Amino acid sequence: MEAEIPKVYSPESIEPRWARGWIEQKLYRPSDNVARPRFCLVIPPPNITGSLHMGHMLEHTEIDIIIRWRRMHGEDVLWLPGTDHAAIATQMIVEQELGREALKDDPKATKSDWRRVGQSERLKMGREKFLERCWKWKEENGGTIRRQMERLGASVDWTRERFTMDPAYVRAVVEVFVRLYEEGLIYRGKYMVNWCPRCGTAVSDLEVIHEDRPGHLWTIRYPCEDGSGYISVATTRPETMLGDTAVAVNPLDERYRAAVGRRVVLPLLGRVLPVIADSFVDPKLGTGAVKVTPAHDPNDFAIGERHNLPRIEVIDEQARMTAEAGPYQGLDRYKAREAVLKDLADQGLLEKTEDYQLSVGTCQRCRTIVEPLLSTQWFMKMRPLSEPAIRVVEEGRIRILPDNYRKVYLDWMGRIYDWCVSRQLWWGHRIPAWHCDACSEVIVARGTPIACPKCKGAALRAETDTLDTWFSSALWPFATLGWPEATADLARFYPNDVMIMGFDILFFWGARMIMMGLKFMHDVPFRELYIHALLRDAERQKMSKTKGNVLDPLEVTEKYGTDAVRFALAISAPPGTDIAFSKDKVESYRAFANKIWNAARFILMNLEKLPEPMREQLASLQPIPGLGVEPVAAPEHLALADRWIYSRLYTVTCQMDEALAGYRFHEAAYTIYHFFWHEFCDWYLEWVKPEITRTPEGNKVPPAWINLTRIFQAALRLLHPFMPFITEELWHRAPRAGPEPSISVTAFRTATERASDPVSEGQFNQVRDLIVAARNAKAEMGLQTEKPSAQVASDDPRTLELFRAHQETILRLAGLRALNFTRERLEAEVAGVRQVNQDTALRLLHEERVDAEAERLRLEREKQRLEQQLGPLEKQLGNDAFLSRAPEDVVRGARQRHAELTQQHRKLLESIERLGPPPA
RNA sequence: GGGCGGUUAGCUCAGUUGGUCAGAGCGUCUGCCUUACAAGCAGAAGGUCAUCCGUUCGAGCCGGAUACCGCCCACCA
Repeated sequence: MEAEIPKVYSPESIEPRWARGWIEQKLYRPSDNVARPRFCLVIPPPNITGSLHMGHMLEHTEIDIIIRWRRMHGEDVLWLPGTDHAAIATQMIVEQELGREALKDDPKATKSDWRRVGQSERLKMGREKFLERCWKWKEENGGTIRRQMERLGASVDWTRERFTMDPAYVRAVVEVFVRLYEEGLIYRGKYMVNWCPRCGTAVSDLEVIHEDRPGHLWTIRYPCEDGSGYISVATTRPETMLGDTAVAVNPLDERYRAAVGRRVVLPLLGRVLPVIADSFVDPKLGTGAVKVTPAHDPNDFAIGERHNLPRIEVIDEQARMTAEAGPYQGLDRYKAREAVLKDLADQGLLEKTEDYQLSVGTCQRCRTIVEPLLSTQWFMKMRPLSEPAIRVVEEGRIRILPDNYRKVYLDWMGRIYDWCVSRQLWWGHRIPAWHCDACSEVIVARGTPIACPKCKGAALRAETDTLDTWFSSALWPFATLGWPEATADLARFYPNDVMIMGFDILFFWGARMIMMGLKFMHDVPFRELYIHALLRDAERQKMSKTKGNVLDPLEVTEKYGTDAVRFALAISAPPGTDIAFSKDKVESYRAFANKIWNAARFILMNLEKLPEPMREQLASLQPIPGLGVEPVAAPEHLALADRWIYSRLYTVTCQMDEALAGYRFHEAAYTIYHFFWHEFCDWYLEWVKPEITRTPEGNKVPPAWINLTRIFQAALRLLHPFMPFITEELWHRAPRAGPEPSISVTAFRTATERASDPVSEGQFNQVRDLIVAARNAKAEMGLQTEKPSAQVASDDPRTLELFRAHQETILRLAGLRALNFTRERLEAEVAGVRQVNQDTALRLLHEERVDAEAERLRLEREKQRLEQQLGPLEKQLGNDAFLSRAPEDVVRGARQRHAELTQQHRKLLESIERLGPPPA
């Protein structure tokens, strides 16, 4: 127990201290006891390119809740942290920095200037130097991420922190690459890829973002070779016509039947092109005839393969026209477009120009329009890998939650294409391949080869391409645990139990981890995959820097405290829907933290007043480690409020366990919120207040104190996964005897030895209803500042007995002077009678203050409400079909409810009558 | 073009197997500085659960259609 508890709840003085303490104590390292059940989750590694945003904070909060909850269930938990080198993103940022340095004297330089100049700076400084800069950048920024995670209270094992370019990790990447290559699952070749001219690299299909943009559809005439007319083709990209090697029509299209097999002349360049028939062509679109550019369109590439068409590359990697483009050589692709159109128009071959909405592929990183072109790249065959990955999800060996994402996953996996894994970037995993200068042999090997195995030549050039970031991330669940070595961690923690990630990386990462895990570990990487909601701002807009609607986690955390932010995130996160998030929400959960603080203050302040021996005794009575709270007494020896709160605690614990098992964070958070505030504080604490504030006589600890401290401890534990800091702080201040160094390693389930106690709950509710009814009556009669007496009537002697037994509590909590009890029905009275429940009525003895009209209004309202409920009930009970078909208990329930309501209704009518006729 | 999600109180949203489910927080109104908490306490008002049709004894909850809003996928010249 520590010094007096501060009056004001100030998270900033609590949180950083515990954040450090937890790390120093290495609390979140799993033990070496392999016999203990384990639970493992590897972090979705944040990119080192940036500091963490609110989306990360949501993800980490959800993960940490699960992690802390499992740990408190006695499992040996590993949450493995780490970061991703984020090849393309990091390279861009570092280039941008280089550019900014180079342009530091130019105040007008924009970000895109920085990028452009930065790119040439990179080329100037060379690969080695540039990589040094990247590493330096990583050292600086990786630390930011770690500090932020610490501040969030993420209970990760920092001793196992990993980075996707750690030497050991690089070995794993090389091993995977080599094995896949040897099996023929990785191949190299010149195929159609998405090329980003700005980034100067190929990107995968997933990295292409389709955007709808207004554009044009141009119809161009290709004259027939024999001068007999022309064929019109439509295109949105006229500059690619320079690379046309055919015109295609649908074989069933009557209009063009005669044209197939004949030849047309490509305008501007005069190349002669065959007219071919291919069923890919949709007669309904455009003119029904298409120009075929096998080198610059994926469809045309496919057509070209089927018809053996030449591939003429007219656009280069800088998006400029090549020598093949003849007079247009050297022009930028869009300048070339203008020139082509102008020349076509001049020659009268431009038939039509229409406005057209088109969807263009842009680079995920820089939003430059990507150019499909032919390029020699490394590809991974997907089919052999995707099939098992589909099967494990279909068979339920991996559960994807919420369920609808399962279908999304299966749909996507069902039509997956080969993956272009090579990138023309410097920052990243270098592809372990060498090219023989002498014979052009490609050698893929784990280490640098000395000579070409084919021609024995020694002039070998290392491959300059690097791998897509996601290639290495795909290995994360096992490479972080030491693969390819057969480490103890790998044996113990693979497969991971769950993976929690955002939908945006389900295909990039989730699917690929499943494929790689199955391929190299012969088992799933994780048993459950929970897709968390996406965080949006208060207007449901995506949070983005450009929109300026981002909330900085550090800022919000500083202002309201991490616990409040965590709780706000958790309670706003039902599975499957996006979250509209705002500071207002955080504010109301800071109020909750404050409430917890004050409840603790109340308890601890009064505890101080107990004699020292009693406090020690109280501490030593505290929970048995691993077992939780031992029963203080048999239930029949407990007071009503204690029986009630123990019963509620039990139910709440079960509900939370159930909710968290289904990732229903909002439900679990709401459950404990309501329990702590509206049951524990509003009712239990108020109820036992006199016994807690009273100085005890004798030297035995009052039972009320034992129960209170236990319940409070239990509530803190249930709260801990959500609000780790405040609960840790209070747990250390409150009496406790366990050997645990932290609440985070105590047991979550402290109420298991009790059970739900419906009888006690029922009795408690009766008393509570009476108190509420009295408060209502007082408020409505304007007696809130006074202490009227009241009369309670009930048909049931046991009810009266119950009230009589708790008379003092009722008087105190309802603010009444005296109660008298009667078995008479309160019919003879004039007014102010209020029905508490079916067999209990209450009347304030304060008639002189009764406003007859206000009373009548209230009663009329009540009557209306009753009738609204009675109507449908009567209809239901008058329905033979309902009586015969509905389950018996439902019918019985309806009858009972009907009886109750009718009785209340009748009493109400009587009361209204007693008020006399309304004034004219 | 295909698929998915949303439409419930002034605002933001809960509501897992159809029968006390019409809820919470914030906001609003009333009364309280009751010595844990005014970041609080005690009360109150407010919704034909988007619209229409269907299944059922019974539907925010299941099925279909419509209207808006949003997202994802896509080789639509």
